[in-house]
Amino acid sequence: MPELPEVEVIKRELAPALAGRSFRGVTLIWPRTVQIPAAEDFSRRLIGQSITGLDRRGKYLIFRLSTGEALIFHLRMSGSLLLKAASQEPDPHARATFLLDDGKELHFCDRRKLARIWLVADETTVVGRLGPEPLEPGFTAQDLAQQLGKRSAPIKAVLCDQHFLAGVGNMYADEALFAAGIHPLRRANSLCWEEVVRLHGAVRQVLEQAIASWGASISDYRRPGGELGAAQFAFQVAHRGGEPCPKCSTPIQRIPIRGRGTYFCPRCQK
DNA sequence: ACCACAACCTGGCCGC
DNA sequence: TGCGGCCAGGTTGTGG
Repeated sequence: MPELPEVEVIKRELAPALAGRSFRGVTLIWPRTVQIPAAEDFSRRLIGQSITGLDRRGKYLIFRLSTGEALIFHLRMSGSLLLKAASQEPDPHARATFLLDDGKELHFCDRRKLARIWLVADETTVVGRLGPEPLEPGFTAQDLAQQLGKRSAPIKAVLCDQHFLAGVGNMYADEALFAAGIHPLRRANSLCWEEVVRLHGAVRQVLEQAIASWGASISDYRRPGGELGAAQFAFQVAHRGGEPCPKCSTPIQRIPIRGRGTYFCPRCQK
């Protein structure tokens, strides 16, 4: 499932191929994948525009366009962006294809039809309410401690709240809490300063390490060339229910928190 | 302001 | 082997 590291890898790998390219054609195979604007306006407004650069905000991938508009993608659970040679057959889950002026084609694929695309003049209408970027230097342990103090929900749920912190999802929340030795059901405002410092460092370290491993291919995630990521091999607890904890060999537990599968070591995480 | 839960979706998996 | 139903989980919308 694409979270911050996966979207960052996609951005880094697509940027050199897409910068300066323009859109020659758009095919909406499943039009509802476009959230804004209406399908007929989408193609008309996009064709002819060139891409000035790529950016990421949380789990959103932002294409900056020559008119100042932004083409924004969210991959949700099962989305991918594949860069193909010209006239390659789209796979059965392709929801939209974008023909570029160099003959290459970008395929927006999404098995579960939850992923979305926006074309907007003002990107803040889409990404404006997101919390801070965890890898930005401005995200400090002091800020984290202050914000956590306002929240009584389980720390796992708060870490996954995109309005609280942008880009951390189910997998990396579990990994960060294990690295920090914090039980996922702890109330956010119950963490002491030392625990917040450990968590702050753990979130960054887990995300950086996953980016360096090209993201985690737990289910549908693919890099733009179709390759898998390798970050899942470094997972300590995420999606490892029943396996021995890498630190103490206690079996990893799986419990639901807010309806999301949560993996943790009941001995190492207090 | 914060918390909880349903809805959106498909395909893999389970039990019978 | 087949089939019905459950489950995965990010986000939005609704209601408390």
